Amino acid sequence: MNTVLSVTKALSDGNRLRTVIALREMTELCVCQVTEMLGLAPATISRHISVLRNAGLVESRKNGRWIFYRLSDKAKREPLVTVMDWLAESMDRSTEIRADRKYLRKIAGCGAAQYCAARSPVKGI
Amino acid sequence: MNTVLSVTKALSDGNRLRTVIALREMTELCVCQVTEMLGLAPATISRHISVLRNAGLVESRKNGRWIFYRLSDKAKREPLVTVMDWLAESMDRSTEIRADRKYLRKIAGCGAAQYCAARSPVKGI
DNA sequence: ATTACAATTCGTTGATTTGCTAAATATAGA
DNA sequence: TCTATATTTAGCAAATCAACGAATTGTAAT
Repeated sequence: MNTVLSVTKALSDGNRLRTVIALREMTELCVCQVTEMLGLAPATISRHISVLRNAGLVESRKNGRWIFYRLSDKAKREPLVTVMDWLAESMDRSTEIRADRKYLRKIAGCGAAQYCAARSPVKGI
Repeated sequence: MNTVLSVTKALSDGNRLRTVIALREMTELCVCQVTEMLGLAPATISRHISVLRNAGLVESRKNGRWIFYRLSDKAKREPLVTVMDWLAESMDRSTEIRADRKYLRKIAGCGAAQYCAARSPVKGI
């Protein structure tokens, strides 16, 4: 039961829901982008993401100073994908999600790399 | 978003998960049966059930002194049913759920009515 | 080396949640 | 009416959770 519970608990917070939806739509985001989107302290985001990771919902890829997160294979596999679909459909018209979408287009128009690259001159991203 | 959040929050507690699974399998249960199953105070069960009701996951039917709860039409309708299926499948082999199932067969072998009827001589249930 | 930045961990605070008991409400039988 | 039972509500203590700032780690450019 704890496996299921870790997933439902991970999805029982508004900021984590927004993060999951954003990852569904943007494929990949780094912590600083999620931080921007939610407007919370980096430490808070880090904690939220670790909850998602412990539930097996997200995976990470390290590149330079940044860590990029994406929905895990598990999250994209049946039957969990049905839960994600339900989430996405149910929140599609939500005010927060629409705002997030708009904001993300601005800071991650062409994928996560651009935003981070624009902020700091790290090469080879 | 709040609608979705109320559902994920409702499902983010172990005792409420057990209740939902039990309702899925037994069709209908009264508060005292859930109380027996979870081994908690009636007041606690009442609150848990009200969380499920506020999330729109359960509906009630009053009969005599008892209030019978069942999964709501909403919970049994797509796309929410996919979430319920995921829940049920994922927890199918869980120790708690197996124990609950066994216990429920004892106290609700032939539906909720029998158990309550056996405990008290209320007629016409 | 030093500086700058991304991310995490730790410790604290305030809010929420879970559980309880006690009291209130409702219903049915004696 | 009086009593017993089922359920809910209210109020309280303990546990959990979400947020923050400070300190730490890791990486890359200077």
